[in-house]
Amino acid sequence: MQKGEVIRKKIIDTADALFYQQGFAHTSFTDISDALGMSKGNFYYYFKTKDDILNAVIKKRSEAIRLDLEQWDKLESEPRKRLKKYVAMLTASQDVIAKYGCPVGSICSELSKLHHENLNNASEMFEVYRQWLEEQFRQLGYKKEARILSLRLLSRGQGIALITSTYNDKVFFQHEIAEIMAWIENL
Amino acid sequence: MQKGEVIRKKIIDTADALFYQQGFAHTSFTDISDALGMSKGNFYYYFKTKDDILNAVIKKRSEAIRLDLEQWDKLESEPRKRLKKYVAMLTASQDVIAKYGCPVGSICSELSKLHHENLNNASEMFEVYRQWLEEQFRQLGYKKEARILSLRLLSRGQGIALITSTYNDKVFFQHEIAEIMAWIENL
DNA sequence: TTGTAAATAGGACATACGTCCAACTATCCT
DNA sequence: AGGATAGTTGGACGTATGTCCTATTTACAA
Repeated sequence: MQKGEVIRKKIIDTADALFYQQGFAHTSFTDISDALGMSKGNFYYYFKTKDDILNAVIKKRSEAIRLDLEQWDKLESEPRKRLKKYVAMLTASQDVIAKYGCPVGSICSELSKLHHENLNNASEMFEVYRQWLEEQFRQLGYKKEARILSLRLLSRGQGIALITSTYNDKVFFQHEIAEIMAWIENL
Repeated sequence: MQKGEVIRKKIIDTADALFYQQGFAHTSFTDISDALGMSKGNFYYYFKTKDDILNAVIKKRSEAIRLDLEQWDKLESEPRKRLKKYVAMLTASQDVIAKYGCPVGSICSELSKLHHENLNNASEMFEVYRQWLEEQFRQLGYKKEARILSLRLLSRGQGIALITSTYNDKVFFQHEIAEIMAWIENL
């Protein structure tokens, strides 16, 4: 019903934040229901297993990414500016990245160890960004190289996020972001 | 005594492999003692807490890295060739990286969420590499930039490892390694 | 106002975990 | 050989986890 859907979304949002901040393995059913002020039994009414809630979180994130990209497509028509918008998004998230790393990368890193089924779903989040990036590179004239360039930009962001959160060094973060911006400018 | 030290090292090696393949959180005392064919009680005789064994693993890895770097210093005298040796090491590990990611990066990513105390120890593994890389860049004539360049090389390796293990795509891996090699060549 | 479905509550359950211990055996020194 | 030390065992312990169930309350339709 109506109310159920609202609660469902609230649960997903809370689980999303906890998975990001504590990691999937370190977040328990009780953690989530406690954070919601909700009984475990009621939580179970909405999500039967931990994988269910993880999949819901991943699905929600993928959709959110898709919506962001649609917005960017509307706001910017030039592919170069769109690429810069992607990098600017990273900059805007620098504080949380320094604390918890990249929300996509850290969960993929966790799931890539043994939890193969959901890794495929999680890597979908990368794919949404990647295909969009690839399209921008293609429009910049890079036909055969577009795919590898999209992976490279993704990859650099991941490396920067990991080093930044490990060293807790935002100076490095900003330095690298500037370098990438310059790289895009000269493409 | 003698025997104890041998067993101790065997335990550390086994825990090392399991932490790498399954992650720290997903590896239990029982997992390790089972893999060793040893009773939990005996394991406890050597390591009292999970943090103890983690620290021992990190310490062992750091030492191993230091020894590798010493070897490279002896084998190669030119800084450019030394940098290439670092990248060649990544190439040699591409199969395990595709499966489990970077051993250093994946544990730092895991520990950076909430487990602050041991993260400092874990990031020491990065530091060993980083300081050595910085020295090579410095010898190449990059004085002020040496630090940032060392972080960049570290960072790119991390991004590549994560994307490679997520997508299980060794073609991308090799492409990026080649690109980095060319970058080093033209420094 | 009922009857039906949705939503909530609290706790049962089996299992797994990290930690710890008391007792036993092997090893070594004198 | 005897005694001290090192090494080993299996299981106890309290707690936490994921899953599940039954009972109760709320909300809406007839």
